Amino acid sequence: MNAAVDDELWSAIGDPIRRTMIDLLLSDGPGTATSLSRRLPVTRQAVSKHLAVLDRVGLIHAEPAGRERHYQVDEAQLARAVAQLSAVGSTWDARLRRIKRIAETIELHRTDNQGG
Amino acid sequence: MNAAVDDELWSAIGDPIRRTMIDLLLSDGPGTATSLSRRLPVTRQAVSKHLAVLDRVGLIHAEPAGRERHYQVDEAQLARAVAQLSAVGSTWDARLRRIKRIAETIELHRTDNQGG
DNA sequence: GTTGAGTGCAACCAAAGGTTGCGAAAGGTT
DNA sequence: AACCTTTCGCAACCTTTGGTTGCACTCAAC
Repeated sequence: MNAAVDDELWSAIGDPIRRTMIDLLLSDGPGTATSLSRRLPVTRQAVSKHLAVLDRVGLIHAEPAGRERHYQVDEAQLARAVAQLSAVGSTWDARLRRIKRIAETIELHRTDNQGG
Repeated sequence: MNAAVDDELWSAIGDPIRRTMIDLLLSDGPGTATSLSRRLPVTRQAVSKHLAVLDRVGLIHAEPAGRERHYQVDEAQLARAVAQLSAVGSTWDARLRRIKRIAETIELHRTDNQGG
């Protein structure tokens, strides 16, 4: 629907670090910048920036807990992102199928007309 | 299988301009840097750089034709990329379902124990 | 109150995406 | 053949983004 929002979602999940972060938050439950950075090949500050990006597009949200900030995945928004992925995937898939069908048709006509 | 290749495929299709380029090549057939740049909000040089990126990961390949270079989608490689998309999508989808199920179970126990 | 873990902010660096400018090669025109 | 147009590739430059280090602040625990 909204192309700008779509692009933001894409660029958010397009980064391998951010995809891993979402994976970690999903598999291990809520976490902080520090806890995530311990399981990633980048510093806490880099993780913090990525968390800000994911937060900005609504894929995660923070919950202050004392001196810590617990981040967790926003399920609805992630479900929307997954829908985007499968939408693009099926679009390309459909076009690949159509191209293949056309190619086969051409091939068929060629052998048909030229007799082999 | 190969994480590095996966990340390269992802970062290739993560860029909105490159996704649009693939869309155009699929819908309109082979094209040149110049023809694509006419349908995109960036200059030919920018398109050329994106084409080089897509070429490097094997999503497209060029065919010299006189003074032009015709680019077209590599169907097998794009099919592989589509598979990556759906793989990540279904992984997240499965985890979201599991989280939802756990949440419902907890909720059920809570009302069960506290009686409302 | 001091110490330690977690956070945020600022400065600095490198890579990526984008632009302009220019020169070279291929094709069409006269 | 000479000329003009189109397309391309290369180089220089700018801006944004991902990453780092360094420092100051807060909250919890001792």
